[in-house]
Amino acid sequence: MEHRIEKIKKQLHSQSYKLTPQREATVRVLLENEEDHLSAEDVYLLVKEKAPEIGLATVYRTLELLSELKVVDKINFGDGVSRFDLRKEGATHFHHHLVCIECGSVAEIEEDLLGEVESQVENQWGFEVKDHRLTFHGICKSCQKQTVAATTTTHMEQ
Amino acid sequence: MEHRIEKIKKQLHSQSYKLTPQREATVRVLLENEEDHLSAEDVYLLVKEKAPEIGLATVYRTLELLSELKVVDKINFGDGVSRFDLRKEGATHFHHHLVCIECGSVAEIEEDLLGEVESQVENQWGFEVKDHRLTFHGICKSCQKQTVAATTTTHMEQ
DNA sequence: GGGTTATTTATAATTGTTATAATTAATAGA
DNA sequence: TCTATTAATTATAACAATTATAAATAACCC
Ligand SMILES: [Mn+2]
Ligand SMILES: [Mn+2]
Ligand SMILES: [Zn+2]
Ligand SMILES: [Zn+2]
Repeated sequence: MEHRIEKIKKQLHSQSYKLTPQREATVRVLLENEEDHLSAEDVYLLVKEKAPEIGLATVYRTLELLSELKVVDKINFGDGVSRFDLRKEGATHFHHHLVCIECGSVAEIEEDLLGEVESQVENQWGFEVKDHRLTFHGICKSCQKQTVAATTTTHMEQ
Repeated sequence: MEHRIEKIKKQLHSQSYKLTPQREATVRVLLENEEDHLSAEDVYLLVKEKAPEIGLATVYRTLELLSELKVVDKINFGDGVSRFDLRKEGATHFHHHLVCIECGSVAEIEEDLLGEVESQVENQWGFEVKDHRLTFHGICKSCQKQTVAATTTTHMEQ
């Protein structure tokens, strides 16, 4: 944890930004909830617990800054809000997501998987790929089980 | 064109929705601007040209309805607005996008490309893939040329 | 036709996000 | 250390995209 804070601090300093207490509190919230996909409002409420005097605008500006520095990625799952996702430690690419259309759960894939596809895009379309966003929509493992269970039961009606 | 309208009309009827004049005008605008990625506001202004009495809320509701029927896909490129993208004629999957970080252009890839990756996801993660969203961010062909041209010129400084 | 339901319009309300002005904190030089 | 300058934050207003509401209109069914 401290190690990753330190790293982010250096990234800020390298662009002559400071890690202010408010920014640090925000980063800590992101680290403590790394598996989640928090909206700006979510982050704001969590930061407020440890630094009640923080303003919403500061959270927005901090998240924007962290996006520019590629510390976090801003993503959108189709509900009306932007969500903020920390880059994994040492990751060279943005990770992928599995969104369940039954239960709404969001799982992550850290493996790249797109090497082949990206060189194909570079060769056939002449597009120089710098980054990607990949989301699969479908049925998660546990929702699949539930469907099977429901269909094998005789009490399907209602 | 008429052929595709007819097809969409049937899709609506199959769920007992009607193709009202307002809905038809909206669909026509989408068909006439298939290569673009229009926001709801964009669509509204274009529909207004051929049916000036239409209301903004109707456009929003129509786009929402078409999304549910999978006639259009609602996408988000990170600016604050949702954009609406017609499914290509006969397409079984949502097409991919190449977004240029220099000039902002958006190109499309209709080829699937993800067959391998998706079976890997199904096998290794046990996730049943129903749909996908894939966007590459990078430098488009013409912006690459410009960069090369600029660096080979001796007058680089402004 | 008369009653019912679906759809649209006009408009108000809501929500996520950004801009503004005043205040506070950090920084650097005298 | 005092002072001037700049960076960052707070509180709040403004904005823009989207959704909800109520009244009007159109389509449908008996
Ligand atoms: Mn994630
Ligand atoms: Mn497209
Ligand atoms: Zn699920
Ligand atoms: Zn370009």
